[in-house]
Amino acid sequence: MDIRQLQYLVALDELRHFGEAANRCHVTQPALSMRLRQLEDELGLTLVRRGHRFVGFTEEGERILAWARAVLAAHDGLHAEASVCRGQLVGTLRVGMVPLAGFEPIPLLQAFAAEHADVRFELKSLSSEQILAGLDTNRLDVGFAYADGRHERKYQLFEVAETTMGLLFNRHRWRFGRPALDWMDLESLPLGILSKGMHFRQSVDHALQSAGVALKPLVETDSVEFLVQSVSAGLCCAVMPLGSGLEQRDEALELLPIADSHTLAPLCLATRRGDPVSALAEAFQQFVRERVSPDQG
Amino acid sequence: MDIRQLQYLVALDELRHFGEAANRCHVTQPALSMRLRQLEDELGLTLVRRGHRFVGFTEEGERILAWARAVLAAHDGLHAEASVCRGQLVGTLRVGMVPLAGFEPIPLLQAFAAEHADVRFELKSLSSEQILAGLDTNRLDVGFAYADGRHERKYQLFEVAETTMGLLFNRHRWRFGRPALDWMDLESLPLGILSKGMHFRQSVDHALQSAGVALKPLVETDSVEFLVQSVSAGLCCAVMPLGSGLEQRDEALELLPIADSHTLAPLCLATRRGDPVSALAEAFQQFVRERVSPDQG
DNA sequence: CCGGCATGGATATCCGGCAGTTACAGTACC
DNA sequence: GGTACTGTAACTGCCGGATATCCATGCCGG
Repeated sequence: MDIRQLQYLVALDELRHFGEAANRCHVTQPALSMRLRQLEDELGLTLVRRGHRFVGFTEEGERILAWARAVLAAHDGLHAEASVCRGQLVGTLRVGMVPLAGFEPIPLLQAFAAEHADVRFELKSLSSEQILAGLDTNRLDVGFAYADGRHERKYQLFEVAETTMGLLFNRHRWRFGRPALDWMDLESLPLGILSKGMHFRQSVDHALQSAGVALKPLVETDSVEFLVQSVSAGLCCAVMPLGSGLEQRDEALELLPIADSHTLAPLCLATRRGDPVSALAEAFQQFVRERVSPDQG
Repeated sequence: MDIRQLQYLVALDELRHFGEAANRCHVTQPALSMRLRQLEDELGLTLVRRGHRFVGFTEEGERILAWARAVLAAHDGLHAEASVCRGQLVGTLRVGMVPLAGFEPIPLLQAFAAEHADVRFELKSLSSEQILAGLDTNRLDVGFAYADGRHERKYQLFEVAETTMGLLFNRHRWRFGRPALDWMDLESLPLGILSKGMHFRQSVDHALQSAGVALKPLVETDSVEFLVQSVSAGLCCAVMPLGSGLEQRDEALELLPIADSHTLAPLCLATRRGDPVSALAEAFQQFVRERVSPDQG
């Protein structure tokens, strides 16, 4: 069995196409096909459901796939470790982050990239559950996700911020004259909100529910862009996280904190536990620890 | 980079000899030497300190070695998983166990082997610390060790027995007429004990200390064999774990429990946490769970 | 102090196998 | 029938391994 074969397998899983997978692996399609069939022979299993085109993996294929990812993760870790030993950090750091978390990781990535010229990023916008699952299955190296002590057994966590809600509104249409609002204030306002199923919507629902406020949205959209534009136009207000910088998109926008709104689990930088530890993830975590102290993220 | 190269590296670490390592890998010594040098070139590092003979690994070599073990562990896991998919369990289960734990894992291994003809065992007698470290570094798959909630974050634990101490003595020389003894009873008796540094000695010391009993050993030996023979001859008594079957070695031997002696951490079956989970270790753990209920191990 | 021998690893050369390529065939779907 | 996608076939070049040899050190007796 060979590392290459496992790479082929994973590539096929991700692209679901023999030719494309072969491309990504920089080989021709017959080579990939043959090597995969060879792998199946060696293992004595059928991994791929074959039709006139790629159909999917068998049950066994999926299980082998999980191990293949584990092997490749360790393989990548070895190379990253070697890079560190050579005094350089290279490789691709796969970062997952929850959108609208009231915490902007991009500057962190920028600063990290500035110190380590050869590091590349693969940034994915995911829900907390997807991030933690991605860490499990070796699809991510680090993630910014909502997590708490419950998860500490499986993941290394470092709290980077508490999410505090605020109200985003058009300063020309509304004026409150107070530094902070109350959930009750929202009841009389036309609210815009993200569609059900989006992660931040769940956060807002949760916050509203614990505050005992009923929701009567005027606008419901699956696009943050549309929502901000609606607020900007003065059509409605919207609950948004503080610290997201949304209010700077338009001079008409203002973002006031809402009292008692940090009822969510804190936002944490999560990494896999395990020995040995990924050098890249380790370095990034260390970097974040030095840069971020909780409560000021 | 190739799996084989990593196998060579690990073999060299374990045997500390190029020729021997090559033997274990079923290749000739030049092949191993060249492939290792090639690996060093690829990584751009010096892994092995070379002299006229094998000296040791460099600092970087040690770190790479840890990753190599991780890769190989995942690699083995993949093959084990494949075996399971084929409906058979094959491979080598590396088991660590603390000696004199008052729990006999051998029958378990026998029963497991009876159900899975193609499973081999690699059994090592180690201290609890060594076992947990061995799980970390992929040198062991499962282990019977003293552990408690403190370790639950890193290891999957299943309590198989509480270690209860007993007094092993010659029934012809001593007679107590009670079903259980007290720590105080030991103060007037000539005691035999294992040398300092052996794991069970620490357990005994710990138990005696918490019972407030001072220790005046008559016999001190680093051999369990000698100790049992001393007791058998009537020279001394010895604190031993219940359930070890020691009393059956000689009809003159008797083993009486000591009240309040289960002050140790419980003996647990420990396995690595991680995704994916080793099929062999998983099956064994499941097997043990079905066979063993705590308090009757 | 020195020559011979054993040990252990590096080097040189040859060879066979296999991964990958190119070209082509088969098959479902439009 | 054309297109898109995968499997098959023959060829080729690379590379990993074996065998033979060399080199350095350490140990020994004389």
